[in-house]
Amino acid sequence: MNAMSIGNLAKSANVGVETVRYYQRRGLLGVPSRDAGIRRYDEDDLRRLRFVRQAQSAGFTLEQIGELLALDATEDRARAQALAVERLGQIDKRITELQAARSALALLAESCAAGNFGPCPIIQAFDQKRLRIGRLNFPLSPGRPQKAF
Amino acid sequence: MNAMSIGNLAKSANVGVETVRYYQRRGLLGVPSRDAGIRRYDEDDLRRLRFVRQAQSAGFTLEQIGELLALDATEDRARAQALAVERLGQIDKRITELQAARSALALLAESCAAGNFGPCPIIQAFDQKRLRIGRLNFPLSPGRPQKAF
DNA sequence: ATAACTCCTGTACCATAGTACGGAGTCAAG
DNA sequence: CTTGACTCCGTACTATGGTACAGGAGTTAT
Repeated sequence: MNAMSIGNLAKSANVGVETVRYYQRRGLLGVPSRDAGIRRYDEDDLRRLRFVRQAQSAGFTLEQIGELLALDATEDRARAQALAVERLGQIDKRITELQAARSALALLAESCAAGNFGPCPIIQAFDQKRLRIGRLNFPLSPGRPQKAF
Repeated sequence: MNAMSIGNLAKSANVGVETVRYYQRRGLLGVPSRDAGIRRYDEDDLRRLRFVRQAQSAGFTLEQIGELLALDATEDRARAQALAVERLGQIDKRITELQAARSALALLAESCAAGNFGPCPIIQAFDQKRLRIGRLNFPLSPGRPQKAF
């Protein structure tokens, strides 16, 4: 099950071949062995690649992911923990933000439902003092947008 | 309280002046009136600008936000609702993803805590079949990373 | 009236994370 | 032994959302 080509590796991790080469250039994947000029990857490479994608989904940049990978080899627990904790805080902030956005959009969708009366108040969708629909009242905590998705 | 300069508008919405001008160029803000060459903005412009930022935090791109703004003027409830609902689904997906990342990182932070034994398994942090810490067992639902924050 | 702000226009540049492309070499099947 | 799929390399281009000048003009405070 080892010695994959770049194409198979990419497929296994659900990324493009070019992406793998890109990560290689960025030093995220390490130089693979070659078989007649062809890169050969093993399960460890795949794990590493999957880690990169998961870490991205956790909001780490590729640069930070590089640091994490470097750290994985060392004994610097403190640094690793610090990175995790810092990101944790940002994730919580972002989740809160998304939940607020979620409420606002849910309400907007409701008030835009076909067959409704009154306006479909898009611009007001995120107002703190909210549109009241029926007996509902949703005060939302905004929080400046730092980065979108 | 009306007739702000670009600088005041920017400050009120917590964005840079250049950002306001950029949104203008992108057609997100409409051409403001001028007073001796100086752009003058009112409360409506501010609301609009704030809407743009909130919508960004909900994950809309500036292009989509342009559509929303255009829609706000029309009666096309169906389209507005569709956009809201579509985004809602993506937000939910993303929240789930972030919650998974959160669990993984929390566990990582815990296992990297100074004074712990054993490794601080960064690369394994997101594995489905998880590291067991004490009596804990966290199976995580990954979900491909679509876009980071 | 001099400095310190703010504003104007336009163009250029930045980071992030890829994606595309040309031109060549390699490999397995028919 | 050719065809098609896959690989190689390097460079260039893309999208998104801004940010940074440069060069000039009007305003305000001391």
